[in-house]
Amino acid sequence: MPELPEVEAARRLADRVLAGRRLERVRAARDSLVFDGASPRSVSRALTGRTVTGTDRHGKQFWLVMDRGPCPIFHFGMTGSLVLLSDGEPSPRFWKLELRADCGARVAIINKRRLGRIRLAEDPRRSPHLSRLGFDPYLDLPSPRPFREALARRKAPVKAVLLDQSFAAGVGNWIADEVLYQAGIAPFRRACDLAPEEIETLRRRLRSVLKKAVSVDADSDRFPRSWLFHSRWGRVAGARTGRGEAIEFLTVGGRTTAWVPSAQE
DNA sequence: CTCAGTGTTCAGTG
DNA sequence: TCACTGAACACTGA
Repeated sequence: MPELPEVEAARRLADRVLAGRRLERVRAARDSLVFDGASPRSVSRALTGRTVTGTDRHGKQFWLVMDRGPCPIFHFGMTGSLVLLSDGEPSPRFWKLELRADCGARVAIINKRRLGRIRLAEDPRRSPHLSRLGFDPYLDLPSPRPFREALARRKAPVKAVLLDQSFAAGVGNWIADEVLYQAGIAPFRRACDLAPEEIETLRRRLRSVLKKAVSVDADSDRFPRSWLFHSRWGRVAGARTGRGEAIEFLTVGGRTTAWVPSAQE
């Protein structure tokens, strides 16, 4: 589930539970892939006893801001999430990092397929994995002109550009498909060929889809029934939207792409 | 058994 | 050097 809205929901949960709290106990799993080479002991030692002063996010990366020392930066990959643990509950399956705050609250980062990463950085925004990201479309959506100009420079399919994290950080596969569907733009069209009005519609849909998804804590059951989201999964032949429109599947930008030919051109 | 998959990175190409 | 593409990565579940 981890695109911008899901990550923002995780950040808010972490903020609610951990902000202002001292980390009393920190356990890191033995997983040098997810920890990018760092040992469980070094991670635990760097965080134990520190106080979480806040949280922050850019695109699909979020982190805990610490009173001193390095901040843990989380990236969920395809299958990561943050879960709240109740008192005495055993560590969940696929847990990678477990934090217990001084108030007793427990939180775990889990990751089933290990494509996510947990890294430590003194200054997250300057760390190499964040410094190359483009604008965060929820926090800092460019105004119409710079947005249009940025797209006009790109020859790749518009969907591939939306997925490019150095363009817009946080847009993933379902958001790109959703926004293009709602904007009435076919995913394979080159970004530089779009008309100015199409680009502005795209920009507005990007804003509204993110705003709505974040406002319901990324709980997809609460996404509007009109969204393509509800019928795009599984690559089912003959799939239709809630409005009865036929859905087609293609590969664009290396990803499975759901689109509605009768509504997108 | 095979394959797709909500993500990123890196090698190869033009 | 740049923009872009496609494969690789890891592993579960259909």
